[in-house]
Amino acid sequence: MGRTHIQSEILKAVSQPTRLKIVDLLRDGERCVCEIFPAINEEQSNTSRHLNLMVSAGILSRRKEGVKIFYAVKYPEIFEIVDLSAQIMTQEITGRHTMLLAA
Amino acid sequence: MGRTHIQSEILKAVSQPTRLKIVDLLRDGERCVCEIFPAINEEQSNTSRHLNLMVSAGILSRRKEGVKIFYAVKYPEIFEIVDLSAQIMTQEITGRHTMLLAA
DNA sequence: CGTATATATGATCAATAAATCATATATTGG
DNA sequence: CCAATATATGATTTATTGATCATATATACG
Repeated sequence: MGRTHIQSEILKAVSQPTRLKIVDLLRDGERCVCEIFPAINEEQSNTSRHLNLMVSAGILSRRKEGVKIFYAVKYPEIFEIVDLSAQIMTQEITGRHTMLLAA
Repeated sequence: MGRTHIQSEILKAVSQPTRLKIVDLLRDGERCVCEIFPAINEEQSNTSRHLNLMVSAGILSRRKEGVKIFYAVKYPEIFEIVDLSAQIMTQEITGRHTMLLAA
């Protein structure tokens, strides 16, 4: 495994619809699974797996408090990545780039 | 398909080892397939598919010049995303975050 | 201690993605 | 027009991913 594989793992961990929703939800701080899965309308089981995947990729932290487990985004850079992808999406949709090419 | 699906498609398009290598190669401008696939040590066929995938996702442009086809990264934000993931990787490897937690 | 609540995980299935080989298509130069 | 070069694509195989159901584990509370 090289440098690109680790980078790939980090990026893949954010690049999935359900996980993007989770990350968005975690923008204003940590949340427990019991709050997350109803908020994003996914199964508890499935949500748990996605959370674990992101912890394994190193982008989420987990904190135990009684019976609840709280997850949080470890690096602010994750939010920046999501924001940048949103910017690209907007530019693609408004057709800014294609317009320039057609002009 | 919602907002997250488009964002997911854009991010997934960068989040794969071979494609990360291609994007890195395109940092200093457009390249044709014949330059790309030997540089990243992949099959022509496979490289072509990855390039097409990124064009479909909207992050690469293609320009035809004679028999050659040149590809380029359409949005500088793509490089920023890759750079941010590299920063996260570095922090993870140097254990900056885990150290703080253990302290 | 037994019950309720929160979370994780094994097993399974379906869907998606990646790689490969062979071949098709297109463009240029002789 | 033919050969060479560049790129794309169909068909196939293998690997990875995501979802689901049932169940296990762990903690707290009455």
